[in-house]
Amino acid sequence: MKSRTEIKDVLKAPALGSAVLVKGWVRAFRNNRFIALNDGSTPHNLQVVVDADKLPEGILRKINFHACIAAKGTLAESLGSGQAVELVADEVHILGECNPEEYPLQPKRQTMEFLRTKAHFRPRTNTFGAVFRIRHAVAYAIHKYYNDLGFYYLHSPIITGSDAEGAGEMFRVTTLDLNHLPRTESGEIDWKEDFFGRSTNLTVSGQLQAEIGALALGKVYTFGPTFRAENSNTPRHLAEFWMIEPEMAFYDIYDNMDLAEDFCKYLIRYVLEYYADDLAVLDARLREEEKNLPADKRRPMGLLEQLHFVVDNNFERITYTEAIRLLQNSKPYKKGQFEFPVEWGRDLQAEHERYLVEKEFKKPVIVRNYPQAIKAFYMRLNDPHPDEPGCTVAAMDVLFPGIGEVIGGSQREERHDVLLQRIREVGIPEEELWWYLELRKFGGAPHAGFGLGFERMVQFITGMGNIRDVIPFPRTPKNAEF
RNA sequence: GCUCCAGUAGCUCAGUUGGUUAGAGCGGCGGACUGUUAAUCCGUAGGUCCUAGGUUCAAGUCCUAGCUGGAGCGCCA
Repeated sequence: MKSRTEIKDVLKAPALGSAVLVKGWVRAFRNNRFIALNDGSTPHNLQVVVDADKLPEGILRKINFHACIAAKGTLAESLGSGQAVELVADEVHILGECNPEEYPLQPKRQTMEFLRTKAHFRPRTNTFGAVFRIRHAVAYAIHKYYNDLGFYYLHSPIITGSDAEGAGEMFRVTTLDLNHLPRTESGEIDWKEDFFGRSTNLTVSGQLQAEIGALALGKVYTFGPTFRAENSNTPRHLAEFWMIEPEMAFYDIYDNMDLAEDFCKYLIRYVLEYYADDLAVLDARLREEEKNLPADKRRPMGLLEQLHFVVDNNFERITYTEAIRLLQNSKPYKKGQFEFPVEWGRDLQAEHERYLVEKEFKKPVIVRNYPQAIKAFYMRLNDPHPDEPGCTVAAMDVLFPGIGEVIGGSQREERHDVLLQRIREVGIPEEELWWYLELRKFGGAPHAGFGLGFERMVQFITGMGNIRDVIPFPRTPKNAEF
């Protein structure tokens, strides 16, 4: 039985009257006659019609929810109204039984929280099938986008010896026996005894290595897992997530913003064009979910509407200084409805970003030129500006409705003396960054780049409320099952 | 890490000011059904009320601590 046809292909170009073999998982079995079969190749099911009298003894009761079966028969125009074609089966084989008395999933709506505890079965549901197909689509579109633009895919290391990446708490990597740690004479842990002869961690960002690539290959991007040991408990954070970090020589902050906007739109457009069926499933799911919410909690737009809206409009671009001014003139500010103060020099809080994106502009917003004091050491120092009470750096954040910051990036500081001074100011040991500094000393160039949180983008495109539901096996504080 | 909310049948939930034998829908099981679409109809089984203490004549219900989940915030992508 090698000539299996995928259901996607059966439905795309049905050859009526021809013999077909399909294999998949039972989604429903109605009236001892109609099997809704899904094989993961498409969100749509194929209706398999069986004649109960002609099936071998005992098969009927094994055609259970999520049992795996093979069905051989003839494609025919459907007599029912729910589908165009159906498979009139003359053979049905059970490939994998699924005892409904023990199987945890049921043919009904179940909560995301419950399905999270069944990560080995949840891809079989309509919602997660659609989410994971789209996750694949976005990953593919990322590579296609950068390849078509002449970027090279650079593999940054997963294990890093640098702990100066400055993006948060790190997971330590060690092979030392934790019960018998080697000590130096002064009593500290002797990392020289460890596998790499030094202290190592899982990476929090591939950016610094991407800069090495950009200063040789011109335009590169990384796309790999990153790890943050932050105790973040929100629907937008994971301890293990994937990040895309393009880095381009000769780009300034404005080139960087143009690329970021074009990139976001490309990914959304790609999914709209090639995964409309899966988006329809998710759009319907979201509508259903929103129905149960009070009117003021509902999203202003449906999923498809929102995706088109992002693709069809230019992102709003403002400076941090303008953002502060806007916020100070806003209604919630004047009515004292913001929890956190708004003043130049303080970082924008989630409530402020939400106001700008969801109320003021109602579309994605790119904020640039943040105060130097609240941003990373490697961001390029701007020339003084009369409107700005302090130093700013050429940083940019792309803010999306619902999920907040989806991209963070900057033009990098390429001036050796300015960078060195900054490193000393913030107190990072210079020897940790010797190679990063040498990039400025020998053949340096102006360059810029950004990081896109892969799961946040997938979250936005699929409309899923919790980031844990757009990655197959989420890693979060107190959870590393599966 | 902080704040708030929740934990009752396989799932989703109800359970009144503390009071007799803790309920429903879905799902399961048994049966009916040859055009169903979350099929429908009849019948039926199913509970350590998260854990440990405490208050009380009496705790699913009140108190304390813990565990787990969720939301908001912080950190960020």
